[in-house]
Amino acid sequence: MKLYDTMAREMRELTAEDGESFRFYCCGPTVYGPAHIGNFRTFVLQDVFRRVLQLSGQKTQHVRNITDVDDKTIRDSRAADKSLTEFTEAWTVKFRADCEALNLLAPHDEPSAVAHIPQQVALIEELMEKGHAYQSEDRSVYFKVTSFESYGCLSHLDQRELRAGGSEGSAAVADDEYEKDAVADFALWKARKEEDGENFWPSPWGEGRPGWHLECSAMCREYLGDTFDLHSGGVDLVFPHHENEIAQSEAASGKTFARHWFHITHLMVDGGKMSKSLGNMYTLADLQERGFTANELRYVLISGHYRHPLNFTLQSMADAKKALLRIAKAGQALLQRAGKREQATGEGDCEADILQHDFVYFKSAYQSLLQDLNTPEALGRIFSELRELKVDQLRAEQALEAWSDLKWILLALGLSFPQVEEKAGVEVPAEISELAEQRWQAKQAKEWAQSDALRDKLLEKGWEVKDGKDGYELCPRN
RNA sequence: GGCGAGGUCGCCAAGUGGUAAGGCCAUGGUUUGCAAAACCAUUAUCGCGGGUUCGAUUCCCGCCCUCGCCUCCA
Repeated sequence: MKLYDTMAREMRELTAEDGESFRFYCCGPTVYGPAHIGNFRTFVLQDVFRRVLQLSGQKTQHVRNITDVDDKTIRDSRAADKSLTEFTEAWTVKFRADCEALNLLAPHDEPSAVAHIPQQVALIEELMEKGHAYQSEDRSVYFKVTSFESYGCLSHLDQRELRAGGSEGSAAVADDEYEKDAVADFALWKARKEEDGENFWPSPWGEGRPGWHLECSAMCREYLGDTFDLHSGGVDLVFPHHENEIAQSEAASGKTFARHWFHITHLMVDGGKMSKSLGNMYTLADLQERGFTANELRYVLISGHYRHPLNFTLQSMADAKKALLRIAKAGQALLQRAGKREQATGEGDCEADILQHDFVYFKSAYQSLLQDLNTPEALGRIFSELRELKVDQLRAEQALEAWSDLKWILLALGLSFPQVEEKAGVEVPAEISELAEQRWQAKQAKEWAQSDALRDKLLEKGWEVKDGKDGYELCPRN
């Protein structure tokens, strides 16, 4: 599998360093509220990435952390008058539920930052010993950026630019300046402050809490060792988060940190940045309230290439619903041709251990995925191939194989078949179903005028009748 | 100012040095008593101006516009 590497700025063939398992780390959510669909773009792409690797025969070890101690979790837990643990656990549970709904494979390890304070303290001690860290007057411990020569190599910023800070010359920068030796230096350990409440831990430098960047470095090391195969996150993490992780980890270990960097570009909403103040920040629950499914969201999130901005709109959710339904119907047609009666259910595969598969049908779609995870091209090729298949000319065993491969390629994308009969949840009033039944009888008797009159009547009452081969269905109009 | 991404059919979105996938919508058709569904078909010369080339949407230069990051946001 080939994937673009942020550090090298080129496509690289992925390999497992140990020849056995492809070990990778994804920066997980900060659990202080519901994750939004932008967060999930990243997690969904990481999930497709893992699926494709596994289908290609590569074992994986997937680690994704939970950030449960930082400014926001502390601030909001105190505002909610809850303990940090109580607060973050509730949001972690919610996050996992969303992940499951979105059919994300559970990571092999999902470490929490709070549970790894000793490892973080140990890492700081090592950095102190090696002269990469210092404690300032405010009792916090900082990483000395000038002590790490290749600082900036991931984001391709040089140190001169880093010193300059933003063009706006923000107040925050000026504020911190006297505490740190250099503006670019970042906190490894934050000294206890009044507003931290009960949330502090002991350390050789006094009570306090770990810096955000440090959490990931320590957990990477704990679960994957000094060097591992790939590190991933949203583009906004390139700088400073990942840059700082590299500095901390490599300064401590003297070894290469991550061998490959995989960053997912941001999701846009209605052409602009998603933000709470604009009211365009959606969560999975928001979309479900509007009648969309997690599966449909997943489709939308993979409908653009991960390195391009993807413009999310509610219209694209509606488009996805239709597109998925078409795939489902095509699947049913294949199944029917194969003479099978298996249901095309919406069963997820969260627990499934994906194994290697050789494609006969939908191979080109699979190849799109092997080539820099081109999910939109893969989707396009699935539709093209479905059209070219000419189902009614297939032999039963061909149809069965095509059906099976269709399931496999959807498994790679993590999509499930939507329920073809999705009206199940709609309550039909007795009056309506009675009218509909009368109409059906009239139609069976070929009393067209009567039948059509009844259909119009139903339409007036807001119900549309759609006839099938040997039955009809009712759906509410809008 | 620095770094980066992008401007492709009404909307969403791939791709390529040789005249542009796919989804949604629309239109026409097959089928159906009529609808629906299904199936088939049709719809773009790729932001603007130069350059390189036999040939560029795809490479180079300039310009315009959008968006992201630049100290803790996936």
